Amino acid sequence: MPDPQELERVLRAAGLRVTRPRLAVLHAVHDHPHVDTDVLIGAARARLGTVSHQAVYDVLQVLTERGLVRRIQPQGSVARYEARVGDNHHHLVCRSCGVISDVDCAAGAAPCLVPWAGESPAHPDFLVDEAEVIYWGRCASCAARPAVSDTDRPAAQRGTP
Amino acid sequence: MPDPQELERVLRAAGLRVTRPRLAVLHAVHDHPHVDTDVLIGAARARLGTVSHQAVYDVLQVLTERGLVRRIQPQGSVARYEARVGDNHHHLVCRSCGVISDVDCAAGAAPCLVPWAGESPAHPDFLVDEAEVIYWGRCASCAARPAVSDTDRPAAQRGTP
DNA sequence: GCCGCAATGTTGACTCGTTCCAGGAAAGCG
DNA sequence: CGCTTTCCTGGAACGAGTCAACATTGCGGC
Repeated sequence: MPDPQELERVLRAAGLRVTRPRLAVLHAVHDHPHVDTDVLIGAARARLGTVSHQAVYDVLQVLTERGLVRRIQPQGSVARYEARVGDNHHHLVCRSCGVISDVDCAAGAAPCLVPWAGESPAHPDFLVDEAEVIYWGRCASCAARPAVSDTDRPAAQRGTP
Repeated sequence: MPDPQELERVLRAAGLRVTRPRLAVLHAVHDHPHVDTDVLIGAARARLGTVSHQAVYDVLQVLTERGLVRRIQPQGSVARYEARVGDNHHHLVCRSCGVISDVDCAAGAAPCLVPWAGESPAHPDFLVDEAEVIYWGRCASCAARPAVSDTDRPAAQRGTP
């Protein structure tokens, strides 16, 4: 919930022109973390009246490039965006309803985790700069009702209840 | 490189009928770890002459469900499959060429990692059953040539060189 | 060995998220 | 003020994946 001025500053700092669509999309991403492009388009339109869908796609791409938003896309889900960047946090994804929640990274800085503990790794020369972690499981409410069937994994879906 | 008989046994053990497409796909996944569906279709066809693409999609889905293969899908990449299952290993993905390599998991059993160390997690009641880790970086050969540009991240692409 | 049914495979059209295109209008910013 | 970036309208294309209806084929039972 950053104020418009702050967002404007962030855009300028990234070397981007400050335009209404960009502010709207940026705001939307802050307001609704982990939602897909469709929802963002909706949110941006709610704020501006009209924005073309490719303006939004464009903006998202540019913001992602500049590191102002982060694109995430768990298995079977469409692209989702979040505004929390730079703190290298991870995600919890519910296998049955698809909700995504943030989890702070214990270590803090990236890469918070390295693939090999000591020396002589299986892949020397591979320069790891980030460890992306997705925790799969069942969220509280899905865990409550005892699984419709054992094989109900309709893949991550829409919505951030 | 398991022999056909072994694969057949595995299929039966999973309660699946043994059919040519299934054997072919299973074999292909063993032969070519980390490749996408297209390549697998090609490999299966090379072995059988003809297989419809949904037969392959179907088979992959069923095999994934039964845990005979594992589906992986790093950001910006299409679905890929591998036959190493049950050992909860992780992956190294090269940002510039997209190669995927396996890394053994230090812990062994899933979930090898839990999101919160001690008690009082931010998300109690969320039952984590698996921690999926992707290490992003640059592979040896891409690290060698000093980055075509600083923003060259064409997302994970095809091929397992 | 042979039958019959349910599980699989085939075919071809189709969905859906996403990207690309092009020409003209609008609007930032130096 | 003028140049350049960005946006718009509105298509059209794209590729991975899915659906549906019909043909085929494993495999347990006879």
